[in-house]
Amino acid sequence: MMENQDLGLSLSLNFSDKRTANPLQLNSLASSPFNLFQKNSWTDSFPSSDQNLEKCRTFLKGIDVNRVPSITYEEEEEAGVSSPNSTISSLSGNKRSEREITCYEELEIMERECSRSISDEEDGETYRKKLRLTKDQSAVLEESFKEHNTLNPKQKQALAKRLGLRPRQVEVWFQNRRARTKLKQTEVDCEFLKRCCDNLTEENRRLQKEVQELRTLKLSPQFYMQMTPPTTLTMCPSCEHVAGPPAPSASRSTTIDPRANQMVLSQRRPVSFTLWATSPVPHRPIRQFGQMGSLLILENPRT
DNA sequence: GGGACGCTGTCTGTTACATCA
DNA sequence: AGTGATGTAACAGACAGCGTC
Repeated sequence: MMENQDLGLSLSLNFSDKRTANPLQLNSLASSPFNLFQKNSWTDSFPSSDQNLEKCRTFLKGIDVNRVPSITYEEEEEAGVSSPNSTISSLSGNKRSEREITCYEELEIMERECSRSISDEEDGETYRKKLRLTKDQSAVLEESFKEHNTLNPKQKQALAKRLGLRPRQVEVWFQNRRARTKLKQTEVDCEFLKRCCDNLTEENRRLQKEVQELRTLKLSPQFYMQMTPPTTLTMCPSCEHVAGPPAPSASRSTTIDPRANQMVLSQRRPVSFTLWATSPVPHRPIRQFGQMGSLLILENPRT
């Protein structure tokens, strides 16, 4: 258990969290009307460690942690702070005067320190605040993401300024957004390929069966002569591409070209083969062919 | 020219918090 | 009220590209 007198010192010297390590921040706190680090203020406010925690919680209850700070974070970018370690250090850029620290920032810092002592005492892990973005902020970010899914420093700065966020927050949001987009695309890819696989498996099964039937019929020429070929046309519901008549010099492969979003059938005679036969889902929009693989080729194992 | 080095941005996996059922 | 699932902000580490020496 930490002594009261030690608390201020340890808070200012022992921050393992890089975000709070800037001495200017502590200086600003020391000169603020909410100064909690001067011994009297601190001990008055938080007489003991246990009571500290409770008072912190009580004191901070009802504070909107998402409140847009009254200052911008241009200094952060100007100082070239864009690394993952810069999240909170931006609160105390070198160019900022102590006067620029607002009460809300102080409360945030206070909360952080209170929480730090909580986590330090309770689990020893570093605390990190999680700020929920507002709907408006998210909407603007989404709009911006639609236009360009990466940001150059100027765009990031402008967006951060517009939203009242730190550039680092905008940066992180875009990182996470790209990751989510990629994940979703991967899921779509997976679903599409699974459907392809299912349909091809079914088609393979059907062809095997047909081969078997033909072999049987071959043994009885009379039937074979009377039989009409089991030809069916296949039309893609999206592009309305219809598999054409049998090519004179047909290869033995059934090829699906996802890039063209259409199916090319080149067998000895057309067969009813469609990827979409069992799926109401339209063609998957393919954007990254490198990840998809360019061609899917099904060789008839019997030929 | 090219290797070492530092800087920067992005990707990827993970963690921790907020929210909801 | 407690709890698990889910979404996501934030983080850390790896990596690639680029400029400089």
